[in-house]
Amino acid sequence: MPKVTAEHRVARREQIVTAALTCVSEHGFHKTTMADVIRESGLSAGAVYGYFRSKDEIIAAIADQALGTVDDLFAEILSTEEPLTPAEAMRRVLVHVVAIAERPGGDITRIGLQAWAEAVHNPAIGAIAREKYKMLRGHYLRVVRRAQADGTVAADVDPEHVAQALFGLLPGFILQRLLLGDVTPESYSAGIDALFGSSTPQTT
Amino acid sequence: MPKVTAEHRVARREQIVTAALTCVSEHGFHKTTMADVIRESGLSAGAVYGYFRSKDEIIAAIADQALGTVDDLFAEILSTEEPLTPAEAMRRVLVHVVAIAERPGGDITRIGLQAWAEAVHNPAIGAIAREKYKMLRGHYLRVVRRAQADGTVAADVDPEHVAQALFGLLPGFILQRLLLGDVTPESYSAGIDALFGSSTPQTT
Amino acid sequence: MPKVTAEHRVARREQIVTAALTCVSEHGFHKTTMADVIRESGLSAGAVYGYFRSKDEIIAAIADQALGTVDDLFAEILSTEEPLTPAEAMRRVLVHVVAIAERPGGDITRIGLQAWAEAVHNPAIGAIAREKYKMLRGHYLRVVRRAQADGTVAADVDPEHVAQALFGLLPGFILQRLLLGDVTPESYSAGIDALFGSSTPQTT
Amino acid sequence: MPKVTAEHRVARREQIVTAALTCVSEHGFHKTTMADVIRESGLSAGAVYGYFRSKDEIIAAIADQALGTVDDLFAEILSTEEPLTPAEAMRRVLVHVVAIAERPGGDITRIGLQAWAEAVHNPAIGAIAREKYKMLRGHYLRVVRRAQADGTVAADVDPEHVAQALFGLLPGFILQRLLLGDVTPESYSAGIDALFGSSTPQTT
DNA sequence: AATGAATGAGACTTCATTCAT
DNA sequence: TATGAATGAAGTCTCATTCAT
Repeated sequence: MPKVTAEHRVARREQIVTAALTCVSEHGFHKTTMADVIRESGLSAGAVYGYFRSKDEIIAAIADQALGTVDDLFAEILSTEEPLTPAEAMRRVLVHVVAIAERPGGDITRIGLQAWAEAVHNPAIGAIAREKYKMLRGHYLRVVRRAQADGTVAADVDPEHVAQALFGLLPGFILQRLLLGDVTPESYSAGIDALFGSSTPQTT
Repeated sequence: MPKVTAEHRVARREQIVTAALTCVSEHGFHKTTMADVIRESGLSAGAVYGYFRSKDEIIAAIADQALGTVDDLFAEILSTEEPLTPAEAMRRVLVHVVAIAERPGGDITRIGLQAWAEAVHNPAIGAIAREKYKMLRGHYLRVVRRAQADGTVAADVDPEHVAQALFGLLPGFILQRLLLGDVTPESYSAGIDALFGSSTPQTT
Repeated sequence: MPKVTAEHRVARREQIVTAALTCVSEHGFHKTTMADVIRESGLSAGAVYGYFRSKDEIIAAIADQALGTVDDLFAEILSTEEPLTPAEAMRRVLVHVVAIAERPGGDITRIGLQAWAEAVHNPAIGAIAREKYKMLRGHYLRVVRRAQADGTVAADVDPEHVAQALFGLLPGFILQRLLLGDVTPESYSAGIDALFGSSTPQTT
Repeated sequence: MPKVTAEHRVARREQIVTAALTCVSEHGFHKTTMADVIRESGLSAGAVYGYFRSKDEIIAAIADQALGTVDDLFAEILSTEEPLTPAEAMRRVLVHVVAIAERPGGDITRIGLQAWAEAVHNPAIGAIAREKYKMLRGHYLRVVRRAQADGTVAADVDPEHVAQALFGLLPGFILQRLLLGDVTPESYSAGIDALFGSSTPQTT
């Protein structure tokens, strides 16, 4: 019965992570207690500890899942064959990020905020965040390269640097949306469009 | 002797906030214990609680001071008389933010990350963050308005939206710098310059 | 297994209350620390807090139990069918109160003293004390009514007032016993008998 | 300057005791902090500690003063030349106790309750309470002796025992007044009168 | 594997008291 | 003597984790 058990384990872990995600999205990593997760998951303390060695391990799993979800999203949006301008790529990402954030079961962008704060002090989360963020930015890198290929973006600039800046627009959107609540994909995209058309002295 | 006392109070509060800032920058809000702050401040438990009613009040003071420092910085850089292109404004901010972050006594941008995560769950921090972030973005708004006045940025776009996007570049820089460590004001600015010159379909 | 669990909870609560009663009887509400109760109960801090939310809740439980014990005693003594003169009722109560007070595990009358002092400032204890004392006095009220019926006590006096005075003899007994140590049920009863036979100008 | 200083000391001590009395009457011995007393007295911490070595010493002074006030009252009421029946003596005491209790600056009977509870555990308060209560009861003893002399009370009963019972009516009055709030000197006296005229089998 | 009562280290906070000025 | 900031021991309570059943 190894296979059944393996599937069972995966299902149980998912059940726990989902419960934890809900709790953490609402109260943050540190005000979420194991008792909260245990209650929300509908399991017993012993059961939860049968699938995760510690609270830190659950936190790592949440961060991994949350950032993984965003990675899947990016892969779907940005790996399309059609050429995307950087601005259009950003716009699509924003629309989908908001859509995912508004799904019931916990705002994934709030988990992101928690992960950022935790990553700086907690090596395990730091490693996960580093890995995932490199992947996320990698998707933008491909967009940038394509844009440089078709002349939308100056070709003599390190594409890594352009990807840094382009990807760098996302945390600011998430933050302003959660904190100030006055940004929308449309407003932010309009601002981006205006900026991207501004006649900036370019590196030649 | 009221004057001495008032000054004394302010000095002691600063002493405590400075100590707390160091601790929090290193370990985060929640892994920083009052014992840490007390030890670092060189005072006794009772003394600290004579100046702050609770740990939460100290956290609020840290957030306020950290974001206030950034506000001062923005005021100095962005309120200049000379016209600044958005890209140039951003570049100057990045340079100074890094300079401040590297000052001994705790990286202020790490406090920022903590504050973002806390603001979502802690109403007191949320209020402070909202207030300060509106001010910060307001500085960019003035830059944008000036840029629209001299034609650097399209005039038919809501300047608030442009400010959202421009200001929105900062969190992404801070995050990538702390998490990935591979962005510098120079690299990020190069990327911004490339993007801002890209021919994006503009709202007409 | 709900039945076992429910019984278990009750048993544990009793275990804690019993331990607390011992401590409080010896040191009073305020000099009894949770550490004392925890040690005396033989449980851990966490276990105790699993059954009572706070020290105040334990104090309330003690007061409730102590005054409840006295109520049971009164019910047994005073609700007899045989007609009791007020003096005889008092005598029996005194004898049994002393008997209970001298049982090992803590003098219940000392808990009473604590409860009196606490009831005035602590609303929770105040509510308990009020409720229980009304019940206790109610038992005397029945004695008085019967005495008025058979002519032992003047019938034209408000029985509530007579119950106030009769019941009012008890705190003075308890207090003198604990404080001065020179009263016994016998001495006090002898005094009562002498007073009750004194020719007082009666309401006619 | 010894005399001025001595008077000064006494005045200051009274000032502190008065402040403490107000606090304790409202919040009890243990919830009254030295900070409360210091604030209420209008002095500084150092000053208060210049007149009292410790909080316990202040508590002792309060208890002493409160019970002393009652003693003065008893002396005035009960040491009159005119013969008083026990019931009449009690009635006069109740009236005056309530009058004193209702004076502004703290209900002295609430201090009494605190003192009873404290006396059992705190040797210093115990000693004061014992001394004062013996004096208080002594006043009743004189009333009883006079009543026995003129035949109002049976002469063959130990007057100490009668004094125990008679004095024993007072705590019950105070307690019911503070706790239940439904007793008055009139209601209680009416009850006493009814009881004292009841035909109790007397020791012959 | 599951349960959930129990554990106990450690967090935050208070407050009686002291002492440099 | 007076001040009041400072002290630090001690108190209440939480919560991640374990283990007997």
